[in-house]
Amino acid sequence: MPHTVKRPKKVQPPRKQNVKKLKSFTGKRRAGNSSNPRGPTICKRQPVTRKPKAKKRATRVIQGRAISKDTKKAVTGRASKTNNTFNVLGSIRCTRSSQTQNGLFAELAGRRRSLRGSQLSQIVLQEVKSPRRVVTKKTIKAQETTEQDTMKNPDLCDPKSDVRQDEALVPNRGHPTFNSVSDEAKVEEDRESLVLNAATVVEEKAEVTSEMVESENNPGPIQNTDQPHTELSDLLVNSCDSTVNVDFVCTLNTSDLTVSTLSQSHDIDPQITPKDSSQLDVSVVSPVNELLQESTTLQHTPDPTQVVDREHQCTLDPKAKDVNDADVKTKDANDNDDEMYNKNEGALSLLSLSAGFYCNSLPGLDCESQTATYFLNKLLSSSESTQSSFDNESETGGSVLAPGPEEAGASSFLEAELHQRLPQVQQRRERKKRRRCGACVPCLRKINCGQCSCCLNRKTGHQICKLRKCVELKKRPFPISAEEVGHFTSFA
DNA sequence: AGGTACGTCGCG
DNA sequence: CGCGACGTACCT
Ligand SMILES: [Zn+2]
Ligand SMILES: [Zn+2]
Repeated sequence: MPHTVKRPKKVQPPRKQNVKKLKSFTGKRRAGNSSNPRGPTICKRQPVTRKPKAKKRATRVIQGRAISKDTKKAVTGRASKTNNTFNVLGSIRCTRSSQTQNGLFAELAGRRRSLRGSQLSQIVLQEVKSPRRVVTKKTIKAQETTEQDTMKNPDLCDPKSDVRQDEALVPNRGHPTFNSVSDEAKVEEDRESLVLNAATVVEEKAEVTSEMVESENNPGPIQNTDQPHTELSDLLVNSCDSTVNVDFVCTLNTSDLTVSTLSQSHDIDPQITPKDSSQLDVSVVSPVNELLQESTTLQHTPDPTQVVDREHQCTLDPKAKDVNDADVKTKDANDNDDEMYNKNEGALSLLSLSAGFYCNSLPGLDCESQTATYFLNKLLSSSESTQSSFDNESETGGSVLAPGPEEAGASSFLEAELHQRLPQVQQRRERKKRRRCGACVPCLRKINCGQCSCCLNRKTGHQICKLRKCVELKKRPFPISAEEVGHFTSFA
């Protein structure tokens, strides 16, 4: 009876009872994102027009406790047999709908719309039918199914899934990633054996690497023939491998050595074949590694003009900056939506790294102007611009963007533009919704705790479970504070 | 049409 | 700062 427990927490004064009807004509508090014009600080003290608690309770009962509604819909097996108790036990299978809604699908698949009409469900069905997995599917599909499998396959194939899911219902039990201790142990075991297998592969990989270093005219994936660079990038690749070891071992099992060897190249297609919950790590980290390698090679380009050129592209016409951005982005999206997203996903984890790199690689820019342009970028991208402002932000994780593509020369213009935009930004507090990063621990959590205030109050709260709240979204979406704005303005 | 969840507000 | 509420963007 959770709904009786929470009672004393915050009992609203009786004035709130039965005042919902007043809502339309009282100076009810308006959400900032309300499209309706907000009067200037409308009567702060107007009677709160909130739903009566009684109704709230009712909704809470409806809410149930453990899983989201959609998830509940998909409750199968035992749970469905014992009607009325499906919030207690059972293999809770998240429907595609709910998963997608929660971003579980989209986490690795880029824009959600790209999933529409995909063969995903078919793949899943196939895989469900035959535990033997289809390895022939392409990268993205495989990654999608990774997510999918972690949800569905264990459910149908793993007799322990019930236990696992049930464990997951109880918060703070077990590891955040592994929902049950036994499961974790098993996975650990699994992983160890895989590591052993991987060790040999890594050796081979090292051989290949050294070969690549030796062969100067190597037409291989590393495009740059510059010797020092090759060494450097190889070094970095190797350093990446230190992390790859763990994360790719899981893939080795089913996709042979192709992955590890391919990972030397840029256009790796880590054909991840889901195995168990540990795949979560793989699915997340693989793109990251991919990007790591990419970015390292990019970063250590012997000719820094390459970077500058890239920067320059966006700066040629500062006025067209937005258009440029959108252009590039849409092109990318059309071209390779998923890859793009993968990179961005990786960028999420590489943010600090790349940021630091950019700072170092752009000698013409001091840190201050870097941050300035960075913030300006944020401003611009988060302002009202109807086109893809949200994409800009969200696809970079919404937290830290790679510092702006502007050069010092354009700073004055940008400041001017900043001045123009600032009022708008301040006026329009409403911003495009960001999306969960999909990679943090809370994001990886699949099941609502059912006990936090958000879970208990979802109908009115409209908030995701606290334990599932993305850490990126918890951060200030707009790290530019008033004083920072002041700094900017004094900047000009 | 309906669900989920982000952004934002008022309040304590 | 956290909570509760609400508007609404985004998705199926
Ligand atoms: Zn919760
Ligand atoms: Zn997250």
